[in-house]
Amino acid sequence: MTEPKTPDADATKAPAKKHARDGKSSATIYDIAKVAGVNPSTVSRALSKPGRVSAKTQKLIEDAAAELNYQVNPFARALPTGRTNTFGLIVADITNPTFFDIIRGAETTATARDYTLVLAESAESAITELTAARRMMATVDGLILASPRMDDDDIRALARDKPVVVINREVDGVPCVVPDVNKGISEAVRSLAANGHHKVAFVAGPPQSWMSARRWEGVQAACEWSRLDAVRLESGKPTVDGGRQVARDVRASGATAVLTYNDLLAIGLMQELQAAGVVVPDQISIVGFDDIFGADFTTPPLTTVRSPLGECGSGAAALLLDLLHGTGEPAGTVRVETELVLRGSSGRLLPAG
Amino acid sequence: MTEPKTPDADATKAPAKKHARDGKSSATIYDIAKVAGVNPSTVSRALSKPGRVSAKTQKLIEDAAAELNYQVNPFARALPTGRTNTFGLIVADITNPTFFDIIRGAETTATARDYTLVLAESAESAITELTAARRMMATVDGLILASPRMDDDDIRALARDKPVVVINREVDGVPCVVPDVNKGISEAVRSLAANGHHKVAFVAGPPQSWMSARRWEGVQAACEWSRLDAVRLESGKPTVDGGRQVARDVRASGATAVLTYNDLLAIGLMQELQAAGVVVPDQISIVGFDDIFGADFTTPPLTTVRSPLGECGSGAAALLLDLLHGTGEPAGTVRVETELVLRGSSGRLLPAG
DNA sequence: CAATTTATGGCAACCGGTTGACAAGAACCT
DNA sequence: AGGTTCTTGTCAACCGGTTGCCATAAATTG
Repeated sequence: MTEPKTPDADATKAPAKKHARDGKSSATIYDIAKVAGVNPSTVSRALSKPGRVSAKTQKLIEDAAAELNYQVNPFARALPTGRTNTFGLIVADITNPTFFDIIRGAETTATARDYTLVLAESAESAITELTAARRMMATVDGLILASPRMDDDDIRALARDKPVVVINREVDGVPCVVPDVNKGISEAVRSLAANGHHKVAFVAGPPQSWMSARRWEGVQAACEWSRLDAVRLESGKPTVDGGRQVARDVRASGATAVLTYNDLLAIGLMQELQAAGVVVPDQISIVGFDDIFGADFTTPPLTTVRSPLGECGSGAAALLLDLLHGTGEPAGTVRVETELVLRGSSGRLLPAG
Repeated sequence: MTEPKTPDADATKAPAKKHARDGKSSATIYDIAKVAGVNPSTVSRALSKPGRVSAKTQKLIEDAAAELNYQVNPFARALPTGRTNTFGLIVADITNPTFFDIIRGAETTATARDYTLVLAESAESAITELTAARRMMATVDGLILASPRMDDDDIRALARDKPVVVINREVDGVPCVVPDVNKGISEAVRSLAANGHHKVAFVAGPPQSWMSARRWEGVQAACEWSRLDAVRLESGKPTVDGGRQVARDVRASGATAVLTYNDLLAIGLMQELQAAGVVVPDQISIVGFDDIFGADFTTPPLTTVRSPLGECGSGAAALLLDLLHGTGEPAGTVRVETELVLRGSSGRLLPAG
């Protein structure tokens, strides 16, 4: 079964010749039809429409297909049908570890259902993103947008054309998968309050980030509930460097605990504060968001509000599959839970010496 | 395989035709031909064969195309030509940060040349890898294998069909991009020797890993040159956990400096040793490989032999492009330099006591 | 046993570009 | 002007499946 027939023995006269585009390449349904003694269309039906041909013919064709080591030509199939068995996934930044788990989750679920994942990056630019999305639309059955930066309207326009699922943002009329920040944030803020903190700073992410806005709202609400002061600080880029740069503002703010838009900011902030001699968590507590890869490499390891990103990715892929093989029209927003991961970077505030 | 076949095939007659495939969808070259008043084949030539049509007609057609907002149908183009403007990239593990930079490098270079990158994961399994590769071959113009686990022969078989480039491994007859370990390793070992170390342990990676073997050879050679003892230890998985588990063997070995197959092992090892009260680098020096994302999050930050992974990714993509638009047959092995990144986890050995 | 329904395979027209072959017209040469 | 290239656009045949429609054979029914 592994070696049905001798590979291209004579194949090409020239030994180091180019990749035989047509040499032995692949059998077509016409070849199968000839071998099985039926019409090509019958082969097509046998291979894609279960039950449309008699069991006898079915077997005949399947045997012939196996013998010829047949594989459908995806392009030939896609041309008349439009179906490609392919998903697109667009992320803002491939190097941002936040997306790793999303990618993996989506990839796993897609592959399990015999779909292929195509990846593109928007380099954090709304325009690049829209361009990439438009380009992809032609070749995929559905699109997943992770933390998209483009307008709601643009997203809806895309969704009008083919199924689209959004991760980490809520867009009216488009199915979304979003972490529900409240549980994780309230756990974090309660923990901070219990440890004697009174003033909390939130380091915001990119202005266009829907999620950053939600997190800030969540922090405000939780702080109000716990009767803590909450102050918002802006960051440049949501990266380690951005975290370093915001350290000055954090110290100036007088807050004794900081929540940052994401873990990268938290890590950069912690590095810069430690370099300046600030002891974490004795003098200041730091809490990140996402629980990315590497969040526990730091000393102290980072306390963070975990979003189940892998779940988001696979959930989005599953939603897309539902939409395509539509057993109805679910299309709602799926919420996944967040939780506090308590590590060493947050804790009791020591009285200033 | 779970074929997503709908049991009730009568879905076709249901007029609930979402996402109008034909609604406004896209204009064809026939539409353009009509508007411009020429033959479709002329449109095709104008759009793909520069200089084949007169400037006047060219403009006419381009205007019509712009007006109709034309976009080629990739499937229609791929069918007769076989060209898809797509690369496949197969990595062993999407969550392994080693591959992040490779992915990004390949993606960037591919996109810059108007190619799309399709990503697949082999989950560290040679069989899954081969399956994924076979599946991809049908839809891509070329394939990049990053740290492949499959046989040399399987790789060569794939390469006979379409251009294949291998990263992090050398396969006879197949173009490869490999970091040249020697410079980085000898820098590392010289640094260790200069700091008073006499016995060095190398924690190996997966047995099938070509790169692990090269690194061990490099360590042996460098140690011999510097007159240090070198001992090899085995690890389970090349992960943080694997690093933790090998800590016991490391201490038992009596080595005062350790090089690990990759950074993840180094990080896990360092965590476990520190948890046991061992001071890094005073009592033991640790050096990783790759300089992955997060390698500098640790305390002390990890000394590591950097492989320019982004360069590997983009180099592989560039090689593939060369192969495709073949200005000849370069097809050799490309070597990229490694270098020591000296951080805090390695240094002078303090006298015991 | 005739009449009617159903199961099954064949025919042919697509899907949307690409490309070799060819012919009409323009340009160039002696 | 006559003959010879060069340009440039057209024709038509693919690429490899899919699918509506029809014909025939088989099964069901009255």
